[in-house]
Amino acid sequence: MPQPETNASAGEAAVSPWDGAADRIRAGGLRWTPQRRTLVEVLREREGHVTATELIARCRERDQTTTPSTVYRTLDLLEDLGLVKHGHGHDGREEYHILPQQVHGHLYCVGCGMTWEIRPETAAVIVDALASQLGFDVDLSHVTISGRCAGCHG
Amino acid sequence: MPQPETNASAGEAAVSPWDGAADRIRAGGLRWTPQRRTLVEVLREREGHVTATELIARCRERDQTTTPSTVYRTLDLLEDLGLVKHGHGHDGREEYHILPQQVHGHLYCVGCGMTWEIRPETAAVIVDALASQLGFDVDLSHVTISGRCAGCHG
DNA sequence: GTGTCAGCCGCAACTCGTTGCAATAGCAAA
DNA sequence: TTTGCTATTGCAACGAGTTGCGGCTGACAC
Repeated sequence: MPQPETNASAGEAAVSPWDGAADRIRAGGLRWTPQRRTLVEVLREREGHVTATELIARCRERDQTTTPSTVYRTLDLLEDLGLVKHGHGHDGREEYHILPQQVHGHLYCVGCGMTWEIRPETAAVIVDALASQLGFDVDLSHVTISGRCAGCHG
Repeated sequence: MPQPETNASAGEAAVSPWDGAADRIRAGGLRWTPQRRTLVEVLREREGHVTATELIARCRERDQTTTPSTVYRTLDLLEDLGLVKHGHGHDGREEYHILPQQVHGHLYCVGCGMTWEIRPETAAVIVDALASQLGFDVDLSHVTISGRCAGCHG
């Protein structure tokens, strides 16, 4: 009988980048452990950004024995594979971008506490300015820039 | 005989913004304590940026009993007075700008680990882009933007 | 000089994140 | 299925930063 769930190695392209994670990890001589599986399951249910603290909490819901150090180490590994990318919120805390695609940045309003995205077009203006004037190739997504939104200033 | 060291209250303008710190603190109903004096002494000997950890260490050199919580609380107070301004390094750690004057930002090169300043003119391009496109009034000095310098990419 | 009172200090405990180390357990080969 | 190598885990300890609380003390009034 046909198996309901085989994974990416069966010829066709993977449905999600997460499907290939286990194989990619093993391909590097690394190991696919229950702890890593749990974290990947948690991540594939989310989009956008998550704090490390939240990820640890969600892993704990599934597996009480989850320890922070394992989660942080696994996140480093997933970052090497390009599946997540770490950054820092306005207060310097860790934040992970899940499946980072487009170049974008984040703005935090110190007035209302909301977070806004810098769209790729706007990000390009900033990246170009620093490239042409200083020769610097910046990664806008690594930090959250603070300021005041239109509704909170003036 | 003329006194060699009187302070700002003697009619003429203060030589340094630090000279008025004690009076400004007291004027707000707050207190000028030995711990605050020590931190101000440490700060007035430095320029540019310092990490909180370094400030704590330097205060400890003068007064073994200095505790971190007092230093952090005093830094918050000095920030309210505009004498320092906190930000975050590339790794999210606290960094204090001493006597912040010009609008400038910081770049960190993930290749060589060096830190560079974004000059006011370049900063203006970025601030203007976000103001005109998103109505956001950003504070570039709050975080350190990561990237690769001219020598480390390409 | 003395008293009063609220602001401040130091402590202890906590959160977030990192690291060294001994023990466990993937996974591939036999 | 068993063996053996080593990547990975969990622990414990640490560094950075924050917070609540009881006691101390600066600053003002008398």
